[in-house]
Amino acid sequence: MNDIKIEWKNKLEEALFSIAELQGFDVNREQINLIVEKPPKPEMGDIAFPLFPLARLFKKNPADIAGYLKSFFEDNDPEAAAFINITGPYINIRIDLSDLTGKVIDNILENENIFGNTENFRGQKVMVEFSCPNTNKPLHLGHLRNDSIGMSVAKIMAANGAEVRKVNLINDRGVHICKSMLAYKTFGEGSTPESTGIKSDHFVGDYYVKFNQWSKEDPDAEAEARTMLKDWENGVEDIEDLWEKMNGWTISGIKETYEKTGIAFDEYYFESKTYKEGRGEVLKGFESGVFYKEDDGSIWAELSEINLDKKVLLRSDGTSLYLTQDIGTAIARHRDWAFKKLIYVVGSEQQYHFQVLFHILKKLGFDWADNLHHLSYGMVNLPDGKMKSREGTVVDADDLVAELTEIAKAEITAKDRVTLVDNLQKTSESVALAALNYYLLQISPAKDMIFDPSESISFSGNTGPYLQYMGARISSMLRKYEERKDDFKGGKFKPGILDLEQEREIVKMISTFPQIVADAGENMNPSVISSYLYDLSKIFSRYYHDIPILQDPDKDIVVSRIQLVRAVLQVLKNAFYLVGIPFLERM
RNA sequence: GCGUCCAUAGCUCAGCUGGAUAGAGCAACGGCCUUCUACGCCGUAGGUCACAGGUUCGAAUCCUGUUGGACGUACCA
Repeated sequence: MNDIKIEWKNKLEEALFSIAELQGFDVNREQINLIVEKPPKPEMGDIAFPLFPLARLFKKNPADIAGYLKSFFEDNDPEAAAFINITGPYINIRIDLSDLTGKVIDNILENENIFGNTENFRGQKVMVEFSCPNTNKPLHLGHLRNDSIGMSVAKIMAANGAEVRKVNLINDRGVHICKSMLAYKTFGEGSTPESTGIKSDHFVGDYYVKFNQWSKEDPDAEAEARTMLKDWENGVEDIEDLWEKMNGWTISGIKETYEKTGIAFDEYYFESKTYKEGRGEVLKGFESGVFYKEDDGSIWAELSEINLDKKVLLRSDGTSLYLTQDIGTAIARHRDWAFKKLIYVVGSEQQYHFQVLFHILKKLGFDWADNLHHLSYGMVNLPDGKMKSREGTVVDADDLVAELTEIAKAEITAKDRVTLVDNLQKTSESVALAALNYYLLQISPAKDMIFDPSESISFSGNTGPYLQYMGARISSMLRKYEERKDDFKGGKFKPGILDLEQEREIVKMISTFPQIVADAGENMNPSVISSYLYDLSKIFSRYYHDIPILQDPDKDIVVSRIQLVRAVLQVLKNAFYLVGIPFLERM
């Protein structure tokens, strides 16, 4: 498709140049550069070239130029002229798709699940950091958005040829961790997740909420938490033990949630092990004069050159900060695995942090600092305001998935498809995941989103389950085709007969999938894939509805359409994978 | 104050590297199941693309300003 566009672009430009010469205009070949567009309606053609920019060059109105061009082709290349349609100032080309149709379908069916992959980031090491939960509470909807984006971006980069490493930095130290520990110590009375039957991360999270209730009534609570932090850092043994235990509970609970939502990492880092990193680098930077020291001994970075305030890197007592750690971990990671690009999937509230981090790494002389990228995404809000885990007004990840699963179950049961799907629980979970991931990835990462628990995630219309449903209907059709295979014996795949307007649209659409993958990769934006999926399903749904494929008396037509349908299914599957929609044969 | 991001239909969102009448879904209303899965398909209605300038043959899209909102901003993570 792309080749054909360029071919036509050149052909038209050459013709325009000849016309200019004939008419005695002083025009260079280089000045003639057409813009390639897509006509707004398929029946107008497949490729459009607006002629407005040439108006000045030719001192003619664009519609007249179009007229010249048409007659030029009629005189010199009547074969080509047959493809040209003039609509006012536009030249529209309706291409012969029969050649493309065969090639595209063969290409898709041969390459199967690697169709769409590109070489754009071939061999490049790309590290993606995402999720990064605290170990004082379970995951909530905000994490789910982070996880969806991170997972999808990692897959998209890999599909573009990159060697990807997904990393998770567990935030397992700090006062907030002490808060749930302290509340447990005070109110827990030795209960455990096992003894109470509560999922282990929720068990810990409940004490975090409890702490915040407690600290509202008792102002000493906060001070006690700080004391605990100090004791912990000084290695007081029973605190260490308590931390080991509770931290383990949270992490195993969170890992269960990852498992359920299809999230996985190549490597876990733990802040409790990395928090000292960076100190040495900062001191080195101070010695070489990149940073400076205040009278109280704290070390600072001057940032006025990028129009920001100065920033502290080591406290006056010599301890490190969040930023210091991040400097250290970035350097350590590059040393261990020399990435070409490091993508941090982190909320937009940390925009400033990353701006500073990247700048400081550059100042320290690391040339790879130019390839660090903060993939910032907006907050998830509820209709009545923000989610606050301290107050317990969050949409819990496990609860949400469970609720969606129940809705899916009810739906399948109501539609009388329980026997069809053979595993009700598993199928329902897949539908829930599709709904969730598609919902989260449809929205451009940069935007804040409002989540209305009662109506945000629906299963009909522009949703994940709609896409899955399309896949299931296609699968069903293909099963029927196999069952009745003898009826179609002797039918031949003839791409040329797939010339319905709808078929032309579908072929064009599936042929562009690699460009979509490339686009999503360049912009690190999964929503490119989700919109594509919806567009493709929408076109195909209509085709499916209008054309009863297996009913056609002509065997060649049936066989050819089935090939097209197979190709569409393959593209759907490949795109599903990139945005975390499980493919279902039956639903 | 400064910095970053955002503003499109009643609601939730696409479209933004400039091009032909601004698109979906939900909600509302009306059609379509003896035919490959109706979680579907078709149609009706719904818009000052926040506002004002500018650039351009052409602006939702680029630039400037204004308004409104979110987030951040010197020893939390």
